[in-house]
This record gives sequence, C-alpha cells and structure tokens, in this order.
Amino acid sequence: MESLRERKKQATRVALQEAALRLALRKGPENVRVEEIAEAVGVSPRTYNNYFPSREHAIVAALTAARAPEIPPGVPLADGIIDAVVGYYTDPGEAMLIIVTNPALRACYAEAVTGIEGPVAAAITARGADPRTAEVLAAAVAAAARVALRRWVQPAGVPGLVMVSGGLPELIRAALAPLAPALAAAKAHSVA
Amino acid sequence: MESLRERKKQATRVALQEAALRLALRKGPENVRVEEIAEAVGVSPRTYNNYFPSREHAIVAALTAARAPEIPPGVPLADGIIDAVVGYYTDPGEAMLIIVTNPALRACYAEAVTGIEGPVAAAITARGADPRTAEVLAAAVAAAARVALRRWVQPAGVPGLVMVSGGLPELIRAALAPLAPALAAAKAHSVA
DNA sequence: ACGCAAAGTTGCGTGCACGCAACTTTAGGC
DNA sequence: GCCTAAAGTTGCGTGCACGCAACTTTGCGT
Repeated sequence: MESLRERKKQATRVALQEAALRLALRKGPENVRVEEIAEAVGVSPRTYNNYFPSREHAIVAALTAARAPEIPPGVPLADGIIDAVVGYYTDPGEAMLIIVTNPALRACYAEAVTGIEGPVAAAITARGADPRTAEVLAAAVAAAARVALRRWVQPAGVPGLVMVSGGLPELIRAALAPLAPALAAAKAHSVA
Repeated sequence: MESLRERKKQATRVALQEAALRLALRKGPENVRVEEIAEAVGVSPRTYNNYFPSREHAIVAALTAARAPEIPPGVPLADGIIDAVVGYYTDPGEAMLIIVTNPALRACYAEAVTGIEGPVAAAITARGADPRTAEVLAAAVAAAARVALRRWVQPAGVPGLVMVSGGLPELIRAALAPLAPALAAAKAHSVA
C-alpha cells in the first residue's frame, strides 16, 4: 500500500538524507547544523529529530539506505557470507572518506553495521541452523566486520607492528576467516 | 606510582560512581540529574563530564568498576572463556534490575560489555593464537554476550515462541556455545 | 461532500554533552 | 622555599535530543 502519507514521509526522509549528505560533503560534517538540514528540506528542526535520532544518522542513512547484503544460496555458508559482507562495503564512493574522518560519524556507521545481522541470520537459518544459533553467529559476523572497519581506519597503531592496511575487502576477509569454523559447525549441526 | 593527583582523581571518580548509583537506586535513574550527582560529591557539573561522558556512564561504571573476567589457563579455551564470562555477569545484586529497566542504561551497559574483549583476547593470544585472530574472536564473544543480555531482558518476543528466559548464566552459555568451534580452531591453528 | 479519528508537524522547555578560555592546584627542578 | 610548567577544575556559551501539548493534515466511513 502506497498511501499519500507513506509516500510523503518517505520523500521527506530521502530529502533529509540527501540534504544532510550534500551539506556534509560541501562544508564538512562538523560544520553542518541540524537547523540547516531541516531548512534545506523545508521542515522544522523538531521534525528532523522525528526522522533521525541524531545529527549523524541522516548522513549515514544516505549511504546505507536501500542496501542489503545478498547471500548466494549455492556456495558454502562461510564463503557466501564473506562475499556478501565484502560486497556490502565495497561501493562507497568518496563519501566514505567523510565518514572515516569524523569520529561521531564513524561511531554511527559502526552502529549501522548491525543492519547486516538480520539478513545474515536469515541466511544461516535458511541453511537449516537453529534460529538462536543463527542470531549469535550473525552478531559475531557483524562484530568481525566492525573490527575490520576499525583496522581499516586505524593508522596501524603501534609503529612497530605490521601495516597490513591494504584494501577494505581484504581486511574483511581476514576478519571473518576466524569465524568460518563456527559457521561450518552451525551447518553441520543442522544436518545432524 | 600513587601521586596525590592520581589518588584525588580516583577518589572523586569513585565518589561520583557511588553517588550516581545511590541516587539512581533511591529515586529511579530517570529522576537523577547530573547536577545532583555533582553536588553530592562537591564538584561542578562540568567536572562530572570530565570524568564520565554521559549521565548513565557513572551508574554503569559503579557496577563494572574493578571487575575483570579471569580466564583459567588450564581448561579448554572455550570452557574457560564461557566460565569467565558467566562469572563476570553473575554477581550483580539488585542494581542490575535498575539497569535492565531503563533503556538508556541498558544501552550503556551493553556498550560496556566491550570491556571484556581485552582480557578475552589476551587469553586467546596466550594460547598461542594469532593476535589478530584473537581480536576478532574476542569481539565475537562480546557480541554473543550482548545477545544473551538482550534475550535475558526481552519479554520473550513473539508470544508463540519458546520462553527459555531462565537464568542469565544459562543464556550466556547457550549464546557462547555456537562460537566454540571457532575458538577450538584458533587454538588448533596455533598448534599447526 | 462531511466530519471525525489517526497520524504527522511544530514550538517550547528542559537537560545533557562539550569546546573554550580563564583560574587553581600539584609536581618537581633549582 | 620558590618558581614554572603541567594537570585539573570551573563557568560560559552553543548545539543537540526529546517529552509534551497544541495544531494541521490525511484517511475513511457514511
């Protein structure tokens, strides 16, 4: 059902996301006031907060909106999940730089990683695993993805340590690899 | 080194934690103002925020302060970690009820679960695993613990579903179980 | 077409988080 | 003991998040 209400709400939501991202790209995320975003869309600041719970959420939503990981059903579970997560994070254009630059945006983006838990859990369940097991493993996958993001951003921490920081896809694969045995076991458990 | 500075800082920090918890228990967490906590300790509100980044953090800190999970070195890795995490969450007296009642405190407490990642990662590394693997697995363990906490709080979600919500320890064991294969593999990998 | 109930928007008031620039306290060399 | 630098505290100002109570718009039955 696409009532007028729904369409209007969605329109202002999208407008707010786009305005927030545009302003952040132009002036830097620090220098964007909620009032500006609201004004650019023709809405009150109070209404902005009815749509987004913080100043950062609209910007992050502009990047994560309408993006859901797709997990291929044929391949082994671990491989499918890894590819899906890698694909999920491998579009971001220049906007990604804005996000990793700003601490508040980084935190908000890391929080948004939770969004992959639902689809991942569904995929694991679809393979026959117990839903509660799937929930835990999906949370673990999201946690590993956050670790990968953290490593990607970090300037390599202690100077003496390895500077692996290659591409984000490689970091994600490396971070998810230790979870593969648990994913395989979940599948096996479903068979038993 | 216990300089006068350090001792004073620690004293006010502890005083703030205790005051925050005491007031929260007496009046309910919602009705405690930062100004009150600061005044109870004899410090300015601004100083409160130099110690804690939010109103909730002091209350949560009062419960998580000086608590580090102890992971026995002898037993199998997964068992040791599970027992340690269970023990970590199995003291909380009546104060726990205050926390699970309030959404903001719940969020803050869940965030504090990150505190176990360090010790857990250290224990995994101590068994010979790669530090980067240990970091990922520790994050996964923390994520599983958060799932257990979520399940413990939730009023059993959909009415038709199982109402497992027994004790928190059982929930934690159930949530960590799916990660056991990954923990075992990390240890095996170190041996190979 | 009418009118009522549900949903959405807005202004207001309050409390919180925090950068900044004074000001005060502590540490340590002399 | 004295003086200076480092560390800590405080007041102030600003912007944000959100509960609340009007007010406006939309949906829908008649």
